[in-house]
Amino acid sequence: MTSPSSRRRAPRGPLSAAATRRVERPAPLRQAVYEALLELIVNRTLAPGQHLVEAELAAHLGVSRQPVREALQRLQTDGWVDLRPAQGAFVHTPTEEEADQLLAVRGVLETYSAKLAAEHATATDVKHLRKLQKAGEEALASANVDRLVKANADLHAAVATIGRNKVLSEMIGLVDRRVRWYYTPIARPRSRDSWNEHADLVTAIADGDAERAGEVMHRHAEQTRRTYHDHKTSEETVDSD
Amino acid sequence: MTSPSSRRRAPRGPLSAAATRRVERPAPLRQAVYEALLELIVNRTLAPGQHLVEAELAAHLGVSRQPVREALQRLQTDGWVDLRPAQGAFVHTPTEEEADQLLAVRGVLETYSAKLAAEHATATDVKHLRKLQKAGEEALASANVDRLVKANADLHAAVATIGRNKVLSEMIGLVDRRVRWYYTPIARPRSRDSWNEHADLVTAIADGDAERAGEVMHRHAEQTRRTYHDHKTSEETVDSD
DNA sequence: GTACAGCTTTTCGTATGCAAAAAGCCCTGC
DNA sequence: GCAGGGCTTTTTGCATACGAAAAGCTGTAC
Repeated sequence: MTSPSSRRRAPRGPLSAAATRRVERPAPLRQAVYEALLELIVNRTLAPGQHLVEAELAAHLGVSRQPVREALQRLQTDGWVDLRPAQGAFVHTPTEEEADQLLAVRGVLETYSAKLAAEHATATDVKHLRKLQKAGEEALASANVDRLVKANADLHAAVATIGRNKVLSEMIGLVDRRVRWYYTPIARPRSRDSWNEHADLVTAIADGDAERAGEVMHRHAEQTRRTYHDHKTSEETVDSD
Repeated sequence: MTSPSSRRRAPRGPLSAAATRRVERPAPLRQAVYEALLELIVNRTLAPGQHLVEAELAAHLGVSRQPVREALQRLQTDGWVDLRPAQGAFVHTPTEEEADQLLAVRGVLETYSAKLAAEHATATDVKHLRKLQKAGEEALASANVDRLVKANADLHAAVATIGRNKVLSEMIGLVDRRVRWYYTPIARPRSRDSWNEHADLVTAIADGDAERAGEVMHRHAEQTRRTYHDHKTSEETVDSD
């Protein structure tokens, strides 16, 4: 099963690479597996509904079943896989209903996040936001979808961070990533409109206007939700976030 | 170490009992461990900051280290323990800051939950809420703290359920339980005021008035937060929820 | 030709074993 | 008397082993 070539941990890289990581982390191998599997799920290498066999994944990743199991369990609690009792892990298949519920929750959380950001933003924070906004505009101009998606995520994450509520930030991170997963395959970035709204948001935060920042984010979220529903009925490729 | 008496799963009961459980769960032992540990943490048998040694827990619960490990990992992702890289699990020690952030998030989520409940509540739902309200009043009269805490949790959970958003319900469940954990040791149920507010909430939901339900819940949450801060400064035993 | 029963295969769930890292302790040197 | 270094002990992290349950398949009976 597991290839005998990969015994123990894998310090395969050159020494320089090893040195850079030496100060970082001792050895959370299960987390590496978690991230690897999450990446495979998000980029659809592992399709929704697919049965994930522990031994296969272990062999593919060059580790034993144990870290794989632990990663799968965490993936379950984060909503990426379903762990059927005596049958193993299956990549979660999102339903329309669940996607809508997630979008709704995300909207609520992000609206609050925007308010907090407006209340707490420093000059440095605003500077950072404007930089991210600019990066988004550039990605928009380059028509690079991946860059656009990343710029979008970065901006929202930055707003959450500025809000200074770690609990909230983590939740938004989880919800956001799942929403994007459900949403990406059927969607092309809403682009222009979306980044205009982002600009309004940044301005409101820069002004310290919590009420307005909340409103802008709420509308932004509702717009996304509407776009999603429009797609649902028309089955065409539509905008995202 | 592990007592040899408890080998394998336990279909010890008579066939009738086995039949009733057969449809329920096959054998999620790790979940039983999760719940057992969570109970021990919540009721302070395992104190915040305490080092949890896998082997000890395993011996105490009569299982091997494996299910204990898996339970600990899930406890970490749910915020109950901190898993220091090569050092094991420690019961999470809540900080003032974190408690406040949790209270804030809970307020936002529950406010939205109340709105949804008002929009979706059926006559049966309202009936159920009134029953829980009544149970709360009775617990209040009996001055039984445990019953009061449970009645409170039940009512909030029921509101979340009525909202028909499972994602939201689960989140509220997690956040709520943690808030109560932080909160309970220093607090006695706020009782009278709290249940008056609950009554207003139920009425608003019964009227299908989402706006008002949201406002009431928001005030309810803010009141809790204020009470918490009052305690923080005065260090006296104060109200809860 | 189809349905059911029994067997085989696959895969999970749990237990155990082993090596490495961290913590604690003791001993030595100054 | 105190600080530092090395050894021992403890505990985690990963790997492997084994038993049980579920799924799938095959053969037989009707």
